[in-house]
Amino acid sequence: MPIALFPPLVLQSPQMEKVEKYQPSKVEKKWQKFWEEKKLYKTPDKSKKQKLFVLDMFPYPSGAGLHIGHVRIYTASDIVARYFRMKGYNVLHPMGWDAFGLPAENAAIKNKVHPSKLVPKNITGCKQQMQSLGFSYDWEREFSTADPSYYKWTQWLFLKFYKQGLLYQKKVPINWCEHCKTGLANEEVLPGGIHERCGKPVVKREMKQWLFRITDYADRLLWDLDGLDWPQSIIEMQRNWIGRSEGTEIKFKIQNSKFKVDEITVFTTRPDTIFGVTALVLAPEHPVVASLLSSKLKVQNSKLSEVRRYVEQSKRKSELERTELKEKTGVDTGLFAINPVNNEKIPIWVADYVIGWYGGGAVMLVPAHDRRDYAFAKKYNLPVRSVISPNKEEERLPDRQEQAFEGEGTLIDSEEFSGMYSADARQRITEWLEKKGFGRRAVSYKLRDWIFSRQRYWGEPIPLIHCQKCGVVPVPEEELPVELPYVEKYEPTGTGESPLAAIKEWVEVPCPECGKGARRETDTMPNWAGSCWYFLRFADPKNDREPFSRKMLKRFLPVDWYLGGAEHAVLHLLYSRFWIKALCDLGLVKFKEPFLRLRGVGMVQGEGGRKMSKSFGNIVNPDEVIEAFGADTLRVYEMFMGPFGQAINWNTSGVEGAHRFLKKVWSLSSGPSYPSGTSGSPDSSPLRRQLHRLIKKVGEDIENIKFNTAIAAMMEFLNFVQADEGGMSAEEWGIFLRLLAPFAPHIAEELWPQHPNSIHLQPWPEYDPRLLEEEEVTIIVQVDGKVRDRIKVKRDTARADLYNLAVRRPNIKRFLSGRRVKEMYLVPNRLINFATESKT
RNA sequence: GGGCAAGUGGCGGAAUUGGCAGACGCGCACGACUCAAAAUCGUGUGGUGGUGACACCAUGAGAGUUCGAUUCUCUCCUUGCCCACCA
Repeated sequence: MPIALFPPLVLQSPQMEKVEKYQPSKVEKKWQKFWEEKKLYKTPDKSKKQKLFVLDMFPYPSGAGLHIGHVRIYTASDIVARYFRMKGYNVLHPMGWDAFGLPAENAAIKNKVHPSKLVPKNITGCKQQMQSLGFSYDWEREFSTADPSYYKWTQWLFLKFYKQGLLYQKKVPINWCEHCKTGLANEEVLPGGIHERCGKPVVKREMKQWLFRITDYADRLLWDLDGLDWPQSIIEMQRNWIGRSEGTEIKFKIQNSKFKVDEITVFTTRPDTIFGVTALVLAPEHPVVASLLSSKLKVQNSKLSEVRRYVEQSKRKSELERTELKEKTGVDTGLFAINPVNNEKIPIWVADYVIGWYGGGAVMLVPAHDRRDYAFAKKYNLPVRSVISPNKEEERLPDRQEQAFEGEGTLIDSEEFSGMYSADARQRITEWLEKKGFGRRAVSYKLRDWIFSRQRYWGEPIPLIHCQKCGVVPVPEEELPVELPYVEKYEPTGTGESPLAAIKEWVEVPCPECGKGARRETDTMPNWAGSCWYFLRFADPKNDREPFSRKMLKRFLPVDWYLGGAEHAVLHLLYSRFWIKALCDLGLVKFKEPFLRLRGVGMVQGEGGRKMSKSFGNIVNPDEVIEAFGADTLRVYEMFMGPFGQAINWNTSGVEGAHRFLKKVWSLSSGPSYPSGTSGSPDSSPLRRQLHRLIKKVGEDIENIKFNTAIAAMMEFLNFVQADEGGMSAEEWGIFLRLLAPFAPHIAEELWPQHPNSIHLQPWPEYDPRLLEEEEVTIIVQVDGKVRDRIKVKRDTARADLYNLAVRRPNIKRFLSGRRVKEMYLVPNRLINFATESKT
């Protein structure tokens, strides 16, 4: 540890020194240049210090520049990075650009500028803004996901996953955005069937797509959430999205089946209600429905045309229409199934309230114990059979049941299982089914495989080749990257193929295996691909032999602090976790979770709590705030306005308040209260004690992401200094400046007296635990829990002395008169409380 | 319907192994400086009563535990976010 020396300063008398006004614009530019020239924030690859990886969710380089909300995140992480750097850590704090994907491409189309020209321009703009805010990034590690030297490795990793069998191509009904003319992942569709990027409706379209087997990792993605220091809400969202539920799969034989498939498997969490089944209901997408309709066998069934009409109708419905309809509809197929527990013949229906992809796309209808089934049964006059009694005894519900009973209870009319309680019956019935070969314990997930193909131009080309003879052949490693070719017409086609498909000379290549004519895969990857592993690349950004070396990963990964918006709760944060787990299985990384500690930022809304948007005209531009008040003010303001995780409303007079604070700091550096006490205050002066408490408070608050109270404490300290007669010594002033440095790096640097040694390379001040408490304390005196007086005493005054002091105080006497003190409670150095028994 | 988070002055917010409710900031009022304004500095600022010392009320509502509850427990209300015909 370098020793911070505080040589006696050569002081100018206040009269001689012309007090210069605080001019952030002058001060800030000067130091930004200085930091850049000195490469102050460069992270050495090799260091004896302990590593700490502090990362922001990297932004898409927008033409509009940084939003004031970005500034909030980046300031927070910058404070953390600067603090730990001063604490002696080798901090990795990089920045890069999530440049591929829809937002960039849509902006390019709108502005009629090719994305390959627009993106670099926007990056320059955003980077300039970041630099004008004084963020301490190591810019030598910067890259964009659209750099061929980066996406070469994204493709390389894709091929690793492909060879591992984690990717497959399948014709599936997918979410198709008609506005963006591309397929989407389920995670990209908002409630109500809206595309999360453009806000336009999504329709179903059957297409051949590449899918990632993320569902193979469902359990691990779920269980490993337990070990993470993440906001509870985000953990819950991921749990919810994975949607694991345990239940039983039950096979129902189809009576006299003439199809290949002769049974229907349903998934249920309530096998205890199986004696209440009065029908099976299939989703319109269910294979048995398809078999029935395409069957050339003469099915003696007059209802066939009705089924066909119904299935076609529901195909035409959008996701929205299908989920929003209150009224359930369905149609009887005329087929029958056999309930394995009692051999009862039950009708098979088709209804689109049953979801095709979940739990096998078939449910057993138990109208008495499921409200949806109940509604359906009532509408189509299917029988309602009650088999669970809410009471302990086997008591029948009233015959004319008004609604489904969905709770647990005692089984009735369930043959040998009657009298059992639901939980017990579930187990016994499942065991019985298993023994007879009709079922088994099963787990069902809401999570579906990740659709990875996009029919858009601006993304990583999928490095695969389709050969008539050899099938799908990976592009050989030495031919990577498969560069995205330049085309004039990059707009989405809407044909279901990306614009790349039109570039004949690019698409047609010899097969790497047989050499005959073959075609490149023309779909591109989603923008999530690049962001799934960018944090690994920061450890080793210039490596041209591999995506990252094991050595460098070991030095910097995993990410210790990850800061960003909660809008990525199930997108980026789930996908990245999946990639890391898959890479771990491939032996490429040695850890199972990428982000150990995550903190989500709250939104910055417009004045009055309205969302900032162009249409309200209430967007705050960071550049304008910096121009008017300086970057330090903007930083302090955004950190001071409220807890980091909570939404805040922009407030211009609040910005002025933050500015006033910095002006006060500025004036103190030359004002009368400094440096009159150059000889140093006595070790135990009140100011010194106050300062040591501040050191503790600010450090702890930064580590707990409580920047608002850290700043409040600094303001409080300045108020104390102003009221204090002694003034600060040069040493004390130096300590204060170092506490301020992570928050307002420019002004702290400017006022720091020991240049050219930057304040940001100084050690973080340490506090003396002995100075944390005052020698004199104020004791609260309570009677029956109500404050009646305060007495000032020396620390650790004995109980008896306190008692004697307290009972002599007039107000206490008053409240104790006529009452008997039952007990006296003492909290050392804080309070005493007399509990009385009043005479009644 | 399910899950999560929250509810404190005029406003943003502070206070947690249960111990001074309202730190800090904004706003407002008054004062100083000024011809004046801005800036700056000082004083005050939850409500009610009182000249005052003080007292009573007050952390969404109601109950409970406790010497003592913004903090713990229960019931209810409200708001925000996420998920939702998930069998």
